[in-house]
Amino acid sequence: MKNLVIVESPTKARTISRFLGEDFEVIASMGHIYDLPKSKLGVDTEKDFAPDYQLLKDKKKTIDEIKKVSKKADKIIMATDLDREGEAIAYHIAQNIGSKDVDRIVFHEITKEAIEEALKNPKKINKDLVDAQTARRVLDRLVGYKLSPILWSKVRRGLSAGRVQSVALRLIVEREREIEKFKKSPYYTILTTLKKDSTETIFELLEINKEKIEISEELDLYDGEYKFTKTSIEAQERATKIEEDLKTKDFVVSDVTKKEMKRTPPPPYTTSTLQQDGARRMGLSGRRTMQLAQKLYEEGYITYHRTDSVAIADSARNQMTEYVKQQFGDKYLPETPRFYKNTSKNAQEAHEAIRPAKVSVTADRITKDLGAQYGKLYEIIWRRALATQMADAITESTVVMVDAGSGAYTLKANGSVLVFEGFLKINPFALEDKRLPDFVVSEKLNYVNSLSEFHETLPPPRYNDASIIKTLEEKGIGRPSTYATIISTIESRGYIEREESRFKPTSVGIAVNDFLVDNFSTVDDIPFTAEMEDELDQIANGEKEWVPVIRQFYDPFEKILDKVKDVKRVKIEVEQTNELCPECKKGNLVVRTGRFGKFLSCSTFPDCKFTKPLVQETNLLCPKDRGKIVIKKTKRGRRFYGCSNYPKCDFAAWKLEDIKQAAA
DNA sequence: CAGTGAGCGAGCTTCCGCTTGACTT
Repeated sequence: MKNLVIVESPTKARTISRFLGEDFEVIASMGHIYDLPKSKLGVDTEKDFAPDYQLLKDKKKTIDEIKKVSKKADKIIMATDLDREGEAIAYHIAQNIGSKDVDRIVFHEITKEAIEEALKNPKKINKDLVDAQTARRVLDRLVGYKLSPILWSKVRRGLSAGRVQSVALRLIVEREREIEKFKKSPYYTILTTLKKDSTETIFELLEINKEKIEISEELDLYDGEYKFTKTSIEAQERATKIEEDLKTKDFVVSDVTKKEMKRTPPPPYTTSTLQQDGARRMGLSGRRTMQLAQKLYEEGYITYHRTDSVAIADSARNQMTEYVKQQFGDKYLPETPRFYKNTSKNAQEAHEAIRPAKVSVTADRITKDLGAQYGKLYEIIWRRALATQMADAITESTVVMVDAGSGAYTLKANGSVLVFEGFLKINPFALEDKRLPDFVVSEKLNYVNSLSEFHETLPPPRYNDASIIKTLEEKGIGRPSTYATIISTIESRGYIEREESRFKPTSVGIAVNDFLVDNFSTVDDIPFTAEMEDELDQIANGEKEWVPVIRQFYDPFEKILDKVKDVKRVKIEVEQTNELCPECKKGNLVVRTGRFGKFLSCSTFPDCKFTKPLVQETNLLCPKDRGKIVIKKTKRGRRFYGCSNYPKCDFAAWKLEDIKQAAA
């Protein structure tokens, strides 16, 4: 007799199977097996929001196999992830195979010890946690399937809204508005070069008559809490005058402060931070990063790649400590092993952090095995993880203050020298040594020159893959398995466009957002998500029932839905061109967006029905009639190349090489 | 692999979160 163990992923199944041996058969469910029907609401709002869960078509084979094995099995053990989605998967499977008496085990890391320990303390499925998942699913369906049809009738067919995507869109639109209303303001900094013996050092002007010039612009660290304090040197005239005045002063060192600073390694990667660095350091989209990581995971090179945990398994920590000791020596070990705690909201920590499965496997091997891009991604994972078990870096920073003209001006220079590299040995940051001469208090320095530099305050930057994912995670919107798809969704709906890999809302995106904010501000915001998450936790803890929670949301929501039916249709702004319509010669051509992307049409539509495709040209010529080759998209969104003289010429190809070949 | 927008009003679009594999680049 065997025991049947059920998990989500086939890779997890393989690993666990190795640990457990002959008496256990491990089967993967491949994620959820039940879901609401796609073609209708599937929630009975009249009958306590009863969900119409159905077996997913592609799960039929899997569930048949589970059923078959379960009949002969001694015990059925659910070992799905320990969060609410995992609990629901376990519950749905138990329900489907008609087995009430199943064991439930949970573990935080996939190691032999952790699983054996869990097997000793089997529990039952936690219905409260399952209820929390039901509430989450029903809520998302109600919001998505009630709001989207309103957009079809008030804005345009095929559009969508949802608890997560609409908040993401709102962030992007609101950032654009901040940028639009931002007023640049000019300011000047004054740099003075002074000489000690033959060494020159650049000092920055800090105070005038002991009053501080405030310049604080931390745009690189922008996180929605953007702050800017104006400097007192705004006019060029004044800057030039100060610059001149400095020439006549005596310069005396007034203070020298030295401080040792520690720098600790950042925590190991989660899905969110990996995607951020994939974008920042390799220029990858969230989607691409996940594709590469999936392969690394399947090949057994890294731990699970959809996680919000920064925890590291004890065995892995020991392995890394041993590796650091051997490769770099005891000096590079931290005083005590490092443990990391989650800081992000709503972390459910069903898995470990993303780390190499074996620290002894280096990036070279991955590059040989899978290719350079895989090798590079593995390398940043490896470095980040290993660095967590290395010593702090130590720098000595020096601040030197100089007095000019007995209190008229105060100047400052900073220096920093790396004393001990520690973890930076393998996880280097841009950290430049800036060594200052050994200044002594009250020594005199010689004037070399003084220069004022012009600056302008900058608006906050548009979001990119990295910063939007970071923001979403911080606000508790979306899950590791969905960060990449959130962006794909709002992009494929035509709500946002990429401009130099940063997100800019389109006219449709702005229209949809404003419509939702104006009419559904109670759903389309971050406090709603946060409150709902708290309530879901209360359901999971058994403090609340799920149906009243949903009802409390739905009743007022339904009233708003009803009221909005009378709101008038939203007009989307169209982009004008200078081209006169070649057919009626009355209107100009405008850029409209249809089902297949952008196209040009006459502004007098429906009087004139002229249309013309808006296409991106290539520098190739059509092999048939020498027309220009342009880039087009199929109905399914696939890219292909066609002749600009279509429909007169019907030449088309999938690849650029095919055209070159056809030409030759 | 070749069309789009408005409205007429057939039948259709749509959510979030869990997972891989079958497609293609």
